[in-house]
Amino acid sequence: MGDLEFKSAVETTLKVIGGKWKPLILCHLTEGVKRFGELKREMPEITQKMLTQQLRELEKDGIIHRKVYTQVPPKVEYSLTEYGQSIREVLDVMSQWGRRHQKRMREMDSSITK
Amino acid sequence: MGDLEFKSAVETTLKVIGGKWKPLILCHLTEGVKRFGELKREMPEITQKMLTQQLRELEKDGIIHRKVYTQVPPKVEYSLTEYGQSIREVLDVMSQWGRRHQKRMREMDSSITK
DNA sequence: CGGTATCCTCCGAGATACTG
DNA sequence: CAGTATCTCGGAGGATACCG
Repeated sequence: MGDLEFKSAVETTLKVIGGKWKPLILCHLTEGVKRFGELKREMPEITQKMLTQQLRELEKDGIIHRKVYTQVPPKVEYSLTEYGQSIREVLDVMSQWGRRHQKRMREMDSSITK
Repeated sequence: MGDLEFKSAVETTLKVIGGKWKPLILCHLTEGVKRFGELKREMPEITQKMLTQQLRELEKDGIIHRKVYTQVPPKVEYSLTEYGQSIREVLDVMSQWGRRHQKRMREMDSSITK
């Protein structure tokens, strides 16, 4: 486990799905195909610039697909690629551990309060 | 999967083990108990300040244990707590996905070069 | 509607020096 | 040996305005 490959692989994963917005965006896209405005509405705190930027990076990494409808007004749909579906299990494990950790933190807080 | 809890749990995990240095530190500590200087030597690029800072945060989150030997010269040992052992599986999944992604990226590169 | 293009802010992280 | 204490800076991320 301590080998170099292991460590660099972990860092690769964090480069692709880490950061402030990507995990959230990916969670939303696991629900299905979404339009740009739809994603924006579901994440009110993200700026248009950041949403565009992060989506472009995920697209470059092959995780998501960007489908442009050439029409007026424009319509753009985002979805996980078949390959992109594979991060689901990573998100799942991270979510499970996070839930456990949240619970633990709450318990520690209340034991101090007592 | 798309529920609020799921998303916040993923973010919680990234807050605890994400960032530039924590995954690396944790990988090293999965190998066993390490002294401060030992970790520093194994990660030459990290500054003393960042190493200390990140270790403190991991300690606060209950992931690692800090054992101080009151002696001169000082000796401090770091190790995963029993609870901390549980991030192993998270790191494992992330590493597996990362390895897969690295391979995929290499293949895409070479298909362009051709 | 789904973006660019600029400009700006803030803080994560590095460099360096000092210390119990 | 294992740290603090400052100072500094780049770049991630935000605010705002404009565009096809």
